Amino acid sequence: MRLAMSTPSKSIICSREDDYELRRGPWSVEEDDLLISYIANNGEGRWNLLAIRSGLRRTGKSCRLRWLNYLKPNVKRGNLTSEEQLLIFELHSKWGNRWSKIAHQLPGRTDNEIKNYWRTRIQKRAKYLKFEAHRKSRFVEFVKGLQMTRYLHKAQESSPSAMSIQDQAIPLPFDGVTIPHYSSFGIGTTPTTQITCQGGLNHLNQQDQNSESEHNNGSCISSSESANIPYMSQPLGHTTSQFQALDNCDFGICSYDGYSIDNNSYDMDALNLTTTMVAENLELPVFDVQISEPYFMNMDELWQFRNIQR
DNA sequence: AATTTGCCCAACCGCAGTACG
DNA sequence: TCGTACTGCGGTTGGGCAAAT
Repeated sequence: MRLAMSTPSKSIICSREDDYELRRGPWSVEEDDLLISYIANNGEGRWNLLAIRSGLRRTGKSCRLRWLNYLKPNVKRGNLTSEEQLLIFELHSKWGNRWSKIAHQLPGRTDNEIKNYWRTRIQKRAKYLKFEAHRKSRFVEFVKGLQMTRYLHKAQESSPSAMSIQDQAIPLPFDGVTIPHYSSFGIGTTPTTQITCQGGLNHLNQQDQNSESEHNNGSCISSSESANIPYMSQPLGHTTSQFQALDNCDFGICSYDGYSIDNNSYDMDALNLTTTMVAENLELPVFDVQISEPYFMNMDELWQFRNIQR
């Protein structure tokens, strides 16, 4: 039997009690043809019934998956366009791992394809981005500091009653680091809050307690993902034009990228990647946007932080 | 040239929600 | 109302393949 995909030569046959052998593994061309012709004559749906009546020795589930992800006429094959990639990125920052929901915004693309794309390209890219500490640019530091500031600010806003956070400690893997906290997300503002890491603990010295509280948008960090957050080593007061360029760029993801609106997902991979993409858009050297792992706070720690805020 | 490593992606699995008798 | 079947979703696995060693 010819195989439809590039070729795992073996397929698994599962025997059932009634002597009905259920096939698993890669689909053959014959099976594809059978499924296509059956659906052409009878339509989609009732997958279990379809599996039985079509003569395919597959589960209904398997038939459905094969049809939706591969055989359906409008399924697009091939690489994702840059527009699609950006859209995926943006939607993921909004919705998190809602692959099906995201896929609905990309005609012809399947949730499986998008999921695979995200896992292989985006996560790995974000994970392995590295920062050359001696070559970092002010721009990148600014962007990353801004992201951190936004995150902390949002966390603060999301839990106004818990804003005695100066009493709460967040373990960080590095000591003696001070992160300026800007009182607004505007341009060129001066730091009003500092997050100082001492003795492995991160204390928020809250000076600006007057910010208005907003409803909790559900910031959260997926504890299962391996993204990290960078620190900002110094105040960056002369980055106005760069930031304007950042906000004026065409990526909707720039201004509040990575911050989940509705599904409890703050995606730090997205944060890192966004920075990369922005820098690329501005034609900055790639090495300038790479991140140093030793300065990372991992996702478990961020998760802990998020829970503290709640 | 042979072996190892890592990437990519189709397919599978488990679970939750929904429909239906 | 309950139980069962069906459907859809997100996570995971495993094999092919190309690049690296």
